Amino acid sequence: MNTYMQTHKFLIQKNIKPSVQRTAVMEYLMINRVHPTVDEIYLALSPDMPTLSKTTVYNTLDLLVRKGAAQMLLIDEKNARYDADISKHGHFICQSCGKVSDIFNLKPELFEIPKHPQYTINTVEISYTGICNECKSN
Amino acid sequence: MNTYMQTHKFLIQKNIKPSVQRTAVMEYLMINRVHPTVDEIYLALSPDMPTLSKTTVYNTLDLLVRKGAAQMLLIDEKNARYDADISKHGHFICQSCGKVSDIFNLKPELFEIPKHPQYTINTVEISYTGICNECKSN
DNA sequence: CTTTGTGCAAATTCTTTGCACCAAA
DNA sequence: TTTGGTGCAAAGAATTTGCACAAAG
Repeated sequence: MNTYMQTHKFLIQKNIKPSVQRTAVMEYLMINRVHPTVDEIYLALSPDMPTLSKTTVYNTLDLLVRKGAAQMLLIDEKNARYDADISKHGHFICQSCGKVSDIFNLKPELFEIPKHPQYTINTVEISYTGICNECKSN
Repeated sequence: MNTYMQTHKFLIQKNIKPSVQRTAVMEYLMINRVHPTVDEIYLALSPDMPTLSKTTVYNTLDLLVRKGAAQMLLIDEKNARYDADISKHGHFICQSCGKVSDIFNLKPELFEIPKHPQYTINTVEISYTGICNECKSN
């Protein structure tokens, strides 16, 4: 089975009606695990889907997040970024090149939801900033 | 000594030339620990400083962050927020009312900088989302 | 003087909205 | 045929830029 059909199936499991556009966006996120921006997704897909609109990309990403099929990252000041990996992991952004990378193997305690008398906490986001090796050596 | 003069002194310690505008922005951040947006700071200060421009507020906040006198929070999708408290603590945003609160007393391990072969990490940001009690009961 | 900071207006960028058309059930 | 999805254009909001004037040293 190809990735398009796998993605189609995945969306149904997540209770998302799989249109061609939605499947393409989700498939793109699943294959390109670089935390793309809305624009990057739109620019990557539009050559093969000339009528695709950015509005649909926005709508689809909102839907994917609401249904728990993806997460929005607030690590890049400039743009929202999206990640198909909703497992517990952190992110790193290089303040020089802006690339966003996964940080796996963090202690599970980091993702524990703290008990707080005033707030009911649902999600945890852990973000690191710094410089990547490539930028450092230039 | 009043808070204005204390702030003035603080800016000098941080190697920031203390103009009236810069001192006012920093003082506002130090007194109002509610993680205000640029607009909130501007609207709060402009009655007493009618010529203040939002550009100056932007410039000043950038400078404060670069000099380590404040931090920018990327927890609110809509706007950047600023915090004069640069000690290790987390933040919570209520997805209903949008208010951003401090989360103190988190385990110090959470703020440890992980060693990573590819990245030199400088800062850690820990953000929680959920619902606050007030919104819950409404 | 010379450098640095401020503030206005305009421009840019990201995101949302309104609405007409299309597609699927 | 009804509901929901898509896509265009326009609107809205946040932030940045260019430039002239003001302030400080």
